Amino acid sequence: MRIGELAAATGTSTRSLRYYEEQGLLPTRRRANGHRDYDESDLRLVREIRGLLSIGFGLAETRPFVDCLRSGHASGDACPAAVAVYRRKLAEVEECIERLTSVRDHLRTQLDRTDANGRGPGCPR
Amino acid sequence: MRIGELAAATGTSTRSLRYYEEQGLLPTRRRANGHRDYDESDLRLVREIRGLLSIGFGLAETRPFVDCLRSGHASGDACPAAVAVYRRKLAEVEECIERLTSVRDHLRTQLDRTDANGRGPGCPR
DNA sequence: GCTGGACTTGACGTCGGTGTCAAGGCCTAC
DNA sequence: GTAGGCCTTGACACCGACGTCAAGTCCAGC
Repeated sequence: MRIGELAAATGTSTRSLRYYEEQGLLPTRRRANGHRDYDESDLRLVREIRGLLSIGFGLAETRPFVDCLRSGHASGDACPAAVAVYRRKLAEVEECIERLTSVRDHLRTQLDRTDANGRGPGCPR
Repeated sequence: MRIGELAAATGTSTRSLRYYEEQGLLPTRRRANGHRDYDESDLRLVREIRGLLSIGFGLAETRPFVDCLRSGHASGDACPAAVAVYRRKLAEVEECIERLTSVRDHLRTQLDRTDANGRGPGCPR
Protein backbone atom coordinates (compact mmCIF):
# COMPACT_ATOMS: atom_id res chain seq x y z
CA MET A 1 0.00 0.00 0.00
CA ARG A 2 1.36 3.41 -0.91
CA ILE A 3 1.03 6.54 1.16
CA GLY A 4 -1.84 7.96 -0.88
CA GLU A 5 -3.85 4.79 -0.46
CA LEU A 6 -3.20 4.71 3.26
CA ALA A 7 -4.26 8.34 3.51
CA ALA A 8 -7.47 7.62 1.65
CA ALA A 9 -8.16 4.51 3.73
CA THR A 10 -7.79 6.41 6.98
CA GLY A 11 -9.37 9.70 5.99
CA THR A 12 -6.23 11.67 6.54
CA SER A 13 -3.58 13.31 4.36
CA THR A 14 -0.19 12.21 3.11
CA ARG A 15 1.26 15.18 4.91
CA SER A 16 -0.08 13.92 8.21
CA LEU A 17 1.24 10.42 7.63
CA ARG A 18 4.71 11.74 6.87
CA TYR A 19 4.46 13.83 10.00
CA TYR A 20 3.52 10.78 12.08
CA GLU A 21 6.51 8.97 10.62
CA GLU A 22 8.72 11.94 11.40
CA GLN A 23 7.49 11.69 14.99
CA GLY A 24 8.45 8.02 15.09
CA LEU A 25 4.89 6.73 15.19
CA LEU A 26 4.92 5.01 11.82
CA PRO A 27 7.64 2.68 10.49
CA THR A 28 9.81 3.62 7.52
CA ARG A 29 9.59 0.77 5.09
CA ARG A 30 10.49 1.63 1.51
CA ARG A 31 10.14 0.00 -1.86
CA ALA A 32 13.08 -0.27 -4.20
CA ASN A 33 12.11 3.03 -5.78
CA GLY A 34 12.09 4.90 -2.48
CA HIS A 35 8.33 5.08 -2.06
CA ARG A 36 6.90 4.30 1.36
CA ASP A 37 5.22 0.93 1.70
CA TYR A 38 2.45 0.14 4.16
CA ASP A 39 0.40 -2.89 5.15
CA GLU A 40 -2.62 -3.77 7.28
CA SER A 41 -0.78 -3.33 10.56
CA ASP A 42 0.07 0.24 9.61
CA LEU A 43 -3.56 0.82 8.80
CA ARG A 44 -4.39 -0.17 12.37
CA LEU A 45 -1.71 2.13 13.72
CA VAL A 46 -3.06 5.11 11.86
CA ARG A 47 -6.62 4.33 12.92
CA GLU A 48 -5.51 4.17 16.53
CA ILE A 49 -3.74 7.51 16.20
CA ARG A 50 -6.66 9.21 14.48
CA GLY A 51 -9.13 7.88 16.99
CA LEU A 52 -7.14 9.21 19.90
CA LEU A 53 -6.48 12.56 18.25
CA SER A 54 -10.16 12.98 17.54
CA ILE A 55 -11.04 12.77 21.21
CA GLY A 56 -8.49 15.32 22.25
CA PHE A 57 -5.25 13.41 22.74
CA GLY A 58 -2.05 15.07 21.64
CA LEU A 59 0.06 13.22 19.12
CA ALA A 60 2.74 12.50 21.72
CA GLU A 61 0.13 10.91 23.96
CA THR A 62 -0.74 8.35 21.31
CA ARG A 63 2.78 6.91 21.41
CA PRO A 64 2.16 4.34 24.16
CA PHE A 65 -0.87 3.06 22.28
CA VAL A 66 1.03 2.84 19.04
CA ASP A 67 3.98 1.14 20.73
CA CYS A 68 1.57 -1.30 22.29
CA LEU A 69 0.09 -2.22 18.93
CA ARG A 70 3.50 -2.47 17.30
CA SER A 71 4.73 -4.77 20.01
CA GLY A 72 2.13 -7.27 18.92
CA HIS A 73 -0.79 -6.62 21.19
CA ALA A 74 -4.26 -6.90 19.77
CA SER A 75 -5.32 -3.50 21.06
CA GLY A 76 -3.48 -0.30 21.77
CA ASP A 77 -4.66 -0.02 25.34
CA ALA A 78 -3.52 -3.46 26.45
CA CYS A 79 -0.31 -2.06 27.92
CA PRO A 80 0.17 -0.38 31.31
CA ALA A 81 1.74 2.71 29.78
CA ALA A 82 -1.33 3.26 27.63
CA VAL A 83 -3.66 2.74 30.55
CA ALA A 84 -1.65 5.28 32.51
CA VAL A 85 -2.19 7.80 29.73
CA TYR A 86 -5.88 7.02 29.82
CA ARG A 87 -5.94 7.78 33.51
CA ARG A 88 -3.99 10.98 33.12
CA LYS A 89 -6.24 12.11 30.32
CA LEU A 90 -9.32 11.31 32.33
CA ALA A 91 -8.06 13.47 35.19
CA GLU A 92 -7.26 16.27 32.75
CA VAL A 93 -10.67 16.10 31.17
CA GLU A 94 -12.37 16.10 34.53
CA GLU A 95 -10.44 19.15 35.62
CA CYS A 96 -11.28 20.90 32.38
CA ILE A 97 -14.95 20.12 32.84
CA GLU A 98 -14.82 21.58 36.32
CA ARG A 99 -13.17 24.77 35.12
CA LEU A 100 -15.59 25.19 32.27
CA THR A 101 -18.53 24.53 34.52
CA SER A 102 -17.51 27.35 36.81
CA VAL A 103 -16.98 29.61 33.82
CA ARG A 104 -20.40 28.66 32.57
CA ASP A 105 -21.99 29.52 35.90
CA HIS A 106 -20.09 32.80 35.92
CA LEU A 107 -21.34 33.66 32.45
CA ARG A 108 -24.89 32.80 33.37
CA THR A 109 -24.72 35.03 36.40
CA GLN A 110 -23.40 37.92 34.32
CA LEU A 111 -26.12 37.45 31.76
CA ASP A 112 -28.81 37.41 34.41
CA ARG A 113 -27.42 40.61 35.85
CA THR A 114 -27.22 42.51 32.56
CA ASP A 115 -30.70 41.36 31.67
CA ALA A 116 -31.92 42.94 34.90
CA ASN A 117 -30.01 46.19 34.34
CA GLY A 118 -31.25 46.83 30.86
CA ARG A 119 -29.03 48.29 28.20
CA GLY A 120 -27.12 51.54 28.02
CA PRO A 121 -27.38 53.95 25.09
CA GLY A 122 -24.62 54.95 22.69
CA CYS A 123 -22.78 51.69 22.71
CA PRO A 124 -20.17 50.93 20.08
CA ARG A 125 -20.91 48.04 17.80
CA MET B 1 1.58 56.06 34.80
CA ARG B 2 4.23 54.45 32.63
CA ILE B 3 3.93 51.08 30.97
CA GLY B 4 6.05 49.28 33.56
CA GLU B 5 3.86 50.57 36.36
CA LEU B 6 0.69 49.57 34.57
CA ALA B 7 2.14 46.11 33.96
CA ALA B 8 3.00 45.75 37.63
CA ALA B 9 -0.41 47.04 38.70
CA THR B 10 -2.24 44.53 36.52
CA GLY B 11 0.04 41.55 36.94
CA THR B 12 0.94 41.39 33.29
CA SER B 13 3.96 42.27 31.16
CA THR B 14 4.92 45.33 29.16
CA ARG B 15 5.06 43.07 26.13
CA SER B 16 1.41 42.14 26.56
CA LEU B 17 0.34 45.75 27.04
CA ARG B 18 2.09 46.78 23.83
CA TYR B 19 0.39 43.90 22.11
CA TYR B 20 -3.03 44.99 23.38
CA GLU B 21 -2.30 48.45 22.08
CA GLU B 22 -1.22 47.01 18.74
CA GLN B 23 -4.59 45.24 18.62
CA GLY B 24 -6.37 48.53 19.22
CA LEU B 25 -7.53 47.68 22.72
CA LEU B 26 -5.49 50.30 24.53
CA PRO B 27 -5.17 53.99 23.62
CA THR B 28 -1.87 55.46 22.45
CA ARG B 29 -1.22 58.45 24.60
CA ARG B 30 2.41 59.61 24.72
CA ARG B 31 4.46 61.94 26.84
CA ALA B 32 6.72 64.52 25.27
CA ASN B 33 9.59 62.04 25.36
CA GLY B 34 7.67 59.38 23.49
CA HIS B 35 6.90 57.16 26.47
CA ARG B 36 3.41 55.75 26.80
CA ASP B 37 1.24 57.38 29.43
CA TYR B 38 -1.63 55.66 31.24
CA ASP B 39 -4.25 56.59 33.80
CA GLU B 40 -6.88 54.96 35.98
CA SER B 41 -9.26 54.32 33.10
CA ASP B 42 -6.57 52.34 31.31
CA LEU B 43 -6.05 50.33 34.46
CA ARG B 44 -9.71 49.37 34.31
CA LEU B 45 -9.40 48.43 30.65
CA VAL B 46 -6.49 46.12 31.29
CA ARG B 47 -8.23 44.53 34.27
CA GLU B 48 -11.27 43.88 32.12
CA ILE B 49 -9.11 42.30 29.42
CA ARG B 50 -7.16 40.12 31.84
CA GLY B 51 -10.28 38.98 33.58
CA LEU B 52 -11.88 37.88 30.33
CA LEU B 53 -8.71 36.22 29.05
CA SER B 54 -8.38 34.29 32.27
CA ILE B 55 -11.75 32.65 31.81
CA GLY B 56 -11.04 31.58 28.27
CA PHE B 57 -11.99 34.53 26.08
CA GLY B 58 -9.83 35.29 23.10
CA LEU B 59 -8.31 38.73 22.91
CA ALA B 60 -10.55 39.69 20.00
CA GLU B 61 -13.60 38.76 22.04
CA THR B 62 -12.69 41.29 24.70
CA ARG B 63 -13.05 44.14 22.24
CA PRO B 64 -16.76 44.83 22.79
CA PHE B 65 -16.17 44.97 26.54
CA VAL B 66 -13.24 47.33 26.14
CA ASP B 67 -15.16 49.52 23.70
CA CYS B 68 -18.02 49.62 26.16
CA LEU B 69 -15.78 50.82 28.96
CA ARG B 70 -14.06 53.35 26.74
CA SER B 71 -17.37 54.77 25.65
CA GLY B 72 -18.00 55.75 29.23
CA HIS B 73 -19.98 52.89 30.68
CA ALA B 74 -19.33 51.85 34.22
CA SER B 75 -18.93 48.21 33.35
CA GLY B 76 -17.70 46.43 30.27
CA ASP B 77 -20.79 44.31 29.88
CA ALA B 78 -23.30 47.14 29.86
CA CYS B 79 -23.49 47.12 26.06
CA PRO B 80 -25.48 44.81 23.77
CA ALA B 81 -22.42 43.78 21.80
CA ALA B 82 -20.71 42.60 24.96
CA VAL B 83 -23.77 40.73 26.10
CA ALA B 84 -23.92 39.05 22.72
CA VAL B 85 -20.35 37.86 23.19
CA TYR B 86 -21.30 36.55 26.61
CA ARG B 87 -24.12 34.57 25.08
CA ARG B 88 -21.95 33.20 22.33
CA LYS B 89 -19.26 32.23 24.80
CA LEU B 90 -21.78 30.58 27.04
CA ALA B 91 -23.00 28.45 24.15
CA GLU B 92 -19.42 27.56 23.25
CA VAL B 93 -18.58 26.60 26.78
CA GLU B 94 -21.69 24.51 27.10
CA GLU B 95 -20.90 22.66 23.92
CA CYS B 96 -17.36 22.08 25.10
CA ILE B 97 -18.59 20.71 28.39
CA GLU B 98 -20.86 18.31 26.54
CA ARG B 99 -18.06 17.07 24.34
CA LEU B 100 -15.69 16.62 27.24
CA THR B 101 -18.33 14.85 29.25
CA SER B 102 -18.79 12.28 26.55
CA VAL B 103 -15.03 11.88 26.25
CA ARG B 104 -14.86 11.43 30.00
CA ASP B 105 -17.50 8.74 29.93
CA HIS B 106 -15.69 7.08 27.08
CA LEU B 107 -12.40 7.08 28.97
CA ARG B 108 -14.05 5.69 32.06
CA THR B 109 -15.55 2.88 30.03
CA GLN B 110 -12.20 2.05 28.51
CA LEU B 111 -10.55 2.02 31.90
CA ASP B 112 -13.24 -0.22 33.34
CA ARG B 113 -12.73 -2.69 30.52
CA THR B 114 -8.97 -2.80 30.75
CA ASP B 115 -9.26 -3.17 34.48
CA ALA B 116 -11.67 -6.07 34.07
CA ASN B 117 -10.13 -7.84 31.07
CA GLY B 118 -6.56 -6.81 30.88
CA ARG B 119 -7.38 -5.78 27.30
CA GLY B 120 -9.65 -3.27 25.70
CA PRO B 121 -11.90 -3.55 22.66
CA GLY B 122 -9.53 -1.74 20.33
CA CYS B 123 -9.64 1.62 18.73
CA PRO B 124 -11.70 4.07 20.72
CA ARG B 125 -13.94 6.30 18.70
C1' DG C 1 8.34 9.07 -26.23
C1' DC C 2 5.29 11.80 -23.76
C1' DT C 3 1.72 13.11 -20.54
C1' DG C 4 0.14 13.20 -16.14
C1' DG C 5 -0.54 11.49 -11.59
C1' DA C 6 1.60 9.87 -7.42
C1' DC C 7 5.63 10.00 -5.04
C1' DT C 8 10.02 12.22 -2.86
C1' DT C 9 12.40 15.91 0.37
C1' DG C 10 12.61 20.54 2.12
C1' DA C 11 10.95 24.47 3.80
C1' DC C 12 7.85 28.12 5.02
C1' DG C 13 2.95 29.57 6.75
C1' DT C 14 -0.79 29.19 10.13
C1' DC C 15 -3.00 30.82 14.83
C1' DG C 16 -2.55 33.58 19.76
C1' DG C 17 -0.44 35.46 23.28
C1' DT C 18 3.25 36.19 24.73
C1' DG C 19 8.97 35.62 25.89
C1' DT C 20 13.10 37.37 24.67
C1' DC C 21 16.77 39.61 22.38
C1' DA C 22 18.92 43.72 20.04
C1' DA C 23 20.16 48.38 19.63
C1' DG C 24 19.25 52.51 20.87
C1' DG C 25 16.96 56.93 23.53
C1' DC C 26 15.67 59.09 27.99
C1' DC C 27 16.21 60.31 32.76
C1' DT C 28 17.87 60.28 37.56
C1' DA C 29 21.46 59.76 40.94
C1' DC C 30 25.98 60.05 42.22
C1' DG D 1 30.03 62.22 32.93
C1' DT D 2 28.69 57.87 33.71
C1' DA D 3 26.17 53.97 35.55
C1' DG D 4 22.02 51.81 35.31
C1' DG D 5 17.10 51.47 35.04
C1' DC D 6 13.18 52.31 32.30
C1' DC D 7 11.56 53.32 27.90
C1' DT D 8 11.32 52.82 22.53
C1' DT D 9 10.68 49.87 17.97
C1' DG D 10 11.52 45.71 15.45
C1' DA D 11 11.95 41.19 14.93
C1' DC D 12 12.41 36.24 15.80
C1' DA D 13 10.94 32.03 18.78
C1' DC D 14 7.49 29.14 20.64
C1' DC D 15 3.72 25.39 20.67
C1' DG D 16 0.92 21.50 17.47
C1' DA D 17 -0.71 19.46 13.67
C1' DC D 18 -0.70 20.00 9.88
C1' DG D 19 -1.49 22.98 4.69
C1' DT D 20 0.81 24.22 0.85
C1' DC D 21 4.17 25.26 -2.47
C1' DA D 22 8.49 23.98 -5.08
C1' DA D 23 11.38 21.17 -7.72
C1' DG D 24 12.56 16.94 -8.84
C1' DT D 25 11.77 11.39 -9.38
C1' DC D 26 9.06 7.28 -10.67
C1' DC D 27 5.89 4.77 -13.24
C1' DA D 28 1.61 3.35 -16.03
C1' DG D 29 -0.94 4.23 -20.11
C1' DC D 30 -1.37 5.74 -24.80
